[in-house]
Amino acid sequence: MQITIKDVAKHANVAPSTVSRVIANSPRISQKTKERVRSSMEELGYHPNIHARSLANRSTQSIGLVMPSAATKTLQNPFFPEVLRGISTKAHQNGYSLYMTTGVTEEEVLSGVIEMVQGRRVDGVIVLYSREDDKVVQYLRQTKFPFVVVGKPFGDASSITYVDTDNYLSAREVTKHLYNLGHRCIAFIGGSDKLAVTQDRRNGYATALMEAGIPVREDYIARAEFMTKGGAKAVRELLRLEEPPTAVVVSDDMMALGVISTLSEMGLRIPEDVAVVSFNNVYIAEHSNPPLTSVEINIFGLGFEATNCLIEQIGDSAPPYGKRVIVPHYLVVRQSCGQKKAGQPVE
Amino acid sequence: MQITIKDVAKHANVAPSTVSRVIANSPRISQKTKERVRSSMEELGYHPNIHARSLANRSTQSIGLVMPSAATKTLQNPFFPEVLRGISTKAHQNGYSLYMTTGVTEEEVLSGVIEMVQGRRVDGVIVLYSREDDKVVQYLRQTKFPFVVVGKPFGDASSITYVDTDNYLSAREVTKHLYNLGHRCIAFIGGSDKLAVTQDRRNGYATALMEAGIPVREDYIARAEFMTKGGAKAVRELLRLEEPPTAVVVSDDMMALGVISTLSEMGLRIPEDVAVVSFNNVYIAEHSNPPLTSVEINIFGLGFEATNCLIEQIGDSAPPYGKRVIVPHYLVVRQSCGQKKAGQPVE
DNA sequence: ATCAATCGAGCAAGCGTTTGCTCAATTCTA
DNA sequence: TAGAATTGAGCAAACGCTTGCTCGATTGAT
Repeated sequence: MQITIKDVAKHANVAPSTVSRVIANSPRISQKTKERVRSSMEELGYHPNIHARSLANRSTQSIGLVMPSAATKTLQNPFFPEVLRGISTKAHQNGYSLYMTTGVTEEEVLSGVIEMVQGRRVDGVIVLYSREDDKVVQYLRQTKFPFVVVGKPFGDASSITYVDTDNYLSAREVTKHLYNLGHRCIAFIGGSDKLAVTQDRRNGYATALMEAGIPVREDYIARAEFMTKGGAKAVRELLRLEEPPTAVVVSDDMMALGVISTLSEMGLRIPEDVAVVSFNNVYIAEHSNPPLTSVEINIFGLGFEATNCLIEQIGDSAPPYGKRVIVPHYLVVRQSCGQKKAGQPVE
Repeated sequence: MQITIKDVAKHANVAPSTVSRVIANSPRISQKTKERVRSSMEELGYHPNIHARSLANRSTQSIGLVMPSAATKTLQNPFFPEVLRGISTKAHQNGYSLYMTTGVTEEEVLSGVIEMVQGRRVDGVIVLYSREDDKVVQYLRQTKFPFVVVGKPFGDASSITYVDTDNYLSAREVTKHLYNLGHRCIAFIGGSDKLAVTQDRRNGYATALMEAGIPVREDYIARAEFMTKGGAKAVRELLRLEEPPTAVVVSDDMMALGVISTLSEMGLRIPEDVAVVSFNNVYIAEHSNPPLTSVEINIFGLGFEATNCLIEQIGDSAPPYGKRVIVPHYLVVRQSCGQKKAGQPVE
């Protein structure tokens, strides 16, 4: 069987409680005893049973991760691995490990979360998306379990701690950038309308247009699924317009890849015929052809900060109110958006 | 506090043990009692405490995942998210959840694994890579803890259960494909030599050349890191040769992206000047420019099967000897390798 | 030298489940 | 109708660890 604390105790000639306190490095134990116990642990190859420990002190050292339903699909978007990297780095630094459940439907995800929480399997939860009317967030909030959202939550955001980038601002900047390059017919392709990120980016886009005195055209705003296939369809529709856009703001790199390959297939050149900019600056943005101009949002940092906030909450060193952390972004200009051309025909 | 089994017992007017048996759906409990208890559980919103259960039970329902050290880097390669999808799907189907530790150095990873195993935190482990002289596998094997390797293990592979694709064969086929397209100067760019996958693919490549009566040239075999940066350097060196290759077999899609963008920068056309084929058929292979010809290895299936094997082992319905599962592959031809040209100048 | 204060370590009661045994009540057999 | 067999449920002992309390031994103050 496993080596228990009792075995160590016997071997070191002390009581189990003493061993326990040695592990916790309690000041109540003399240095000499500590050393004796430690060497016994070493010698026997002792490792504490985590379940027993959690049971006794009601703390697991782990963090629950909630992916959007159909997590499994989602993992195809490099956003998630990257945010996972951030989370895992910080978690590891603080001795936490990660616990994932997945589910196909929203219900499954919710019940997974309930199990984590009620089953005391984790000390806190990170929600990796933000969607309107989300049951998971509702539940978490109502049970007052420590949690952090990546992305801007809906509803009473002020009471929820979250980590986000300023999607509104970055979309505004990006659109402005296109305007400055001479574009006047600028379209927007976004993902699911239920997602906060889509809404924010669309609003930023619209604001920039208005600031430039360009009317916002409904037929320039397309919606598609986050993955690349969706992008293709949206593009075809936009280009069928009688005054097709000369530039598109795409809400996600992966979709932008779809857009680009569709455009190529249609025989259009990028950026000469259509300029493309997008968001996230995912790893492959740099290696697409042409390389994507994209907003670097520091996904890693998002995950890292979220974990940081969560750990604060768990150790209740966090304030009782919701905290928000905005991770800075910047535009990475590559070929897909083109250069400013002097004397570009305008309007 | 939490709602425990005792609360439910009291509420339903039975003993805790009865509640426990209801949860386990034991036949020793009458239908009537079961219903009464179930409705009590429902009413009180009871969820079993997982740690208590594991402690009593000596089974967690979770699977440990071991990523290569610097997991965090690794997550950038879409291979991992994808294999994770497979694992998570199967795990979820069988009521297992996933537990990840990460570490930067090999030592850290090992100690994470030891903690999982000795701490009885997981029921089994999946190792997501296969490297020569790997401490983790050594440890796992020696403790006889259930585990499965994704990739072909080194050493006495026959006693280890693993899931893999036939890298040797696929590399041979791919090289043959290039040969059939008329190429005679074919290079190979692989990742770390310590990895089984690199070795196998290189060997397959070499075999194909020999079968075609083409001598294997050392200077046509380059090594690079798995990620794209490495690819760039390898390419420059190859093209500096006095008889530069007209085709390259690249051991990984991500590296291939690097190769392609380097070639483009150097003003070479793909596939006209240099043909490129690679492996894994990762999501973006389809959307690169030009789209990559790549070997579909069904990464998802790899993860899925690995989990399957592990669950078998855990429920000891598995044979005591190592089992191997080979997931089939096939070549997906896209633009990067070019078409056969009649009368292609040969040699 | 006496008593209080301090220190180091052990006792034992949890933490929430599971499970082998026991036992009362019911049903069946002869 | 008595006794055996069966059924349904409870008792209590684990599982391995933590922690409030107790207590003997040492130290220090007077």
